[in-house]
Amino acid sequence: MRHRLKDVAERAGVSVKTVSNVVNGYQHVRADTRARVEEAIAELHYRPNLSARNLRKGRTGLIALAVPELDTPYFAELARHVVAAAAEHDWTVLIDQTSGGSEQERKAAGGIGEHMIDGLILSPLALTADDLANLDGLPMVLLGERVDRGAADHVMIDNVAAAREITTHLVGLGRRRIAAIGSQRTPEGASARLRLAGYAAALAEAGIAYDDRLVAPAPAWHRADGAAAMRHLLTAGVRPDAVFCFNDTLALGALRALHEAGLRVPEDVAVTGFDDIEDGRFSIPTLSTVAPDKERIARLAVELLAGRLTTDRDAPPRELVAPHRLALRESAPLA
Amino acid sequence: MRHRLKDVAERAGVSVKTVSNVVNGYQHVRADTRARVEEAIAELHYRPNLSARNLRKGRTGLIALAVPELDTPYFAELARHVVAAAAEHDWTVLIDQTSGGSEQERKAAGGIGEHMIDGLILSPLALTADDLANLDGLPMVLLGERVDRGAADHVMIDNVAAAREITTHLVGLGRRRIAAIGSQRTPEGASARLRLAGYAAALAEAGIAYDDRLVAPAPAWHRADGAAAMRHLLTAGVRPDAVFCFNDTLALGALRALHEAGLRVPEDVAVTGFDDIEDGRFSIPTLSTVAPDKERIARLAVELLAGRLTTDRDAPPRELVAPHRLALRESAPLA
DNA sequence: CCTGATTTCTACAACGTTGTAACGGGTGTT
DNA sequence: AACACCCGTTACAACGTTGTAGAAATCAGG
Repeated sequence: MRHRLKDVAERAGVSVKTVSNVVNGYQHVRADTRARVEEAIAELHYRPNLSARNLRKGRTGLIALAVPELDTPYFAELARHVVAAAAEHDWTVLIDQTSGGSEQERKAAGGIGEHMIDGLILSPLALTADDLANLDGLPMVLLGERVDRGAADHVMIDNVAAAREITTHLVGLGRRRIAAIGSQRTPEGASARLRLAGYAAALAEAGIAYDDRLVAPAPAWHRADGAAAMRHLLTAGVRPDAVFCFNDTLALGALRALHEAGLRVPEDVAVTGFDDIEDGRFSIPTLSTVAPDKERIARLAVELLAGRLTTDRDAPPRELVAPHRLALRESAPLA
Repeated sequence: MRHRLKDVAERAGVSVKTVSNVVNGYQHVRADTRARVEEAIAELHYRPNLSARNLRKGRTGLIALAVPELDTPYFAELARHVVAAAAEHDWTVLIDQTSGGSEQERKAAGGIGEHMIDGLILSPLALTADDLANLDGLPMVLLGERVDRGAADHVMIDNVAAAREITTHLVGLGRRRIAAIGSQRTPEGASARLRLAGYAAALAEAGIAYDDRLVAPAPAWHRADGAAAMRHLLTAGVRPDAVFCFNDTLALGALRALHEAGLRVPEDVAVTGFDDIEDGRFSIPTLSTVAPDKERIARLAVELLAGRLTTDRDAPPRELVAPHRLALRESAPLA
């Protein structure tokens, strides 16, 4: 029931290649031939076999987006933007979940089955520079923290600056015992280290001593981890008057823990997050956060990939910084 | 820098087909030949070209999951389960965003480029029975409301029963002015109609008159729509003492609007949702909701598809109902 | 050491598409 | 009228893989 170029060609009384030319919008086809072919295509419901086309052309029109978790709002929102940006280049996006495992990430980077995708946008957690070095060929754009200087194209935001800005905002609200939630000592914790550095820098600027006990680790950055870390801070007796959470889901968990402890936000404890996910615009209270320009991140990533796929296959890797801004809402309001 | 079977064959001093046999784990290969070939594969970093393999085999190992929105938590969570279930069948999942447009859905159903995917799991909003009838060939499983009796394999939950159960729960809490948020009169609103029917049935069972003014429509089922609908109900002066929202994001929006209006949940107004998304376990208050077994839904869908791809290509379409349960939390607690 | 069965391996063709080269017929230029 | 040129079309080969059929090597039993 599936038809091939050959079937269409026979029906239209032309050669296979002429049908191919019509399908591909090749210019030099006489109007009446084109019409006849198109009629035959419609009658047979012909659809090109992309596997064959890909084999012949050496490209698949497919790019992959590999993220640690699909059901993390930040990545879901990012994925939407990537899909939209890729569509403008006539690419279909294959979304892959790596679970942050280095094995999975290497597999994704290895090509999800070589030759199946033209390029990869990877948001790495566990991938090391060595892993990247072993990957010859597949054009790749990394999102988030730098794995290693100049290993591949890269799109990021200025994590240190952003963390510093929002911490400074908390300082501006008169808070002095500002906690941080989300620190990680594992190699995967590159974002955590940068955000912690920004936090520390802001404190130093304000002349506030850095207090280790106010910094709570979080194994993952989920709501449950945020809640647990917040509870830990509250029972440890360090009495924070503000909390900078390293992402929004941590912050939502922290809000929950504060609520359960009977503390008011922002009166007793101001809370800030990072990522500007949809949830934070409707939580109670709404969440002050760092808002990376996700749309821009996605667009830059796709365009870097596009560049690598066309002209500059061997150009030196580029690093682009996407803008961010502070979205100040109820949990740590403007003043 | 990319190598083919031929390169490996030359290096190992065997035929191309023997290398293919090794790659595919074919039995009758002598141990020492196998070793020699594997060595050559490793040295050349050989990776099979899947486009070629797919062309030859007629299958791609790729299935698509088409959902209306990626950044809707319900679909994101569902996607994760589908990816996991598909992995057990050695399938890679191509996730496609249809935006709920019938054009996009038809395109997805049409194959995302024919021959590129072996099958499709589609969560349709706008697709009609006619659309489906026009799709010859591509094995497909539908999620959610039935488009038309017996048009394709189908996995669903019992929406009417679930809506009735949670409404009855609200009745059991002594609520009598129970509002509903999320009704839709468009053709896309199949879920809305079923959930509304369950709501109405529960009211009838309890001897409560159905009051039109307590039923608020929502163009989409996002947080903003839930908040708007809730505000509308509050200003309309119908004074509900409970709200059944047709999904969780609507409910989170409603919680927000109630908070802004200074009403307490659940004391003044009890709130329930539908979907059991992660957010609802950490919101303030936590959300009582219908919890469909997403893991089961995903598994059933993948298995239906697997069946269709192997044995029963032309078996009559099957309909499977996945279980659900009530997850009762603070917004409408157990008693 | 021969015969026949079995294991191991190979040559060839095919999957459906598109790039290349080439062809015939028309058009315009000299 | 001869020529070059362009347009529309075609035949053929190739992309890298695997199924088929069968050849070559190995083994078992007498």
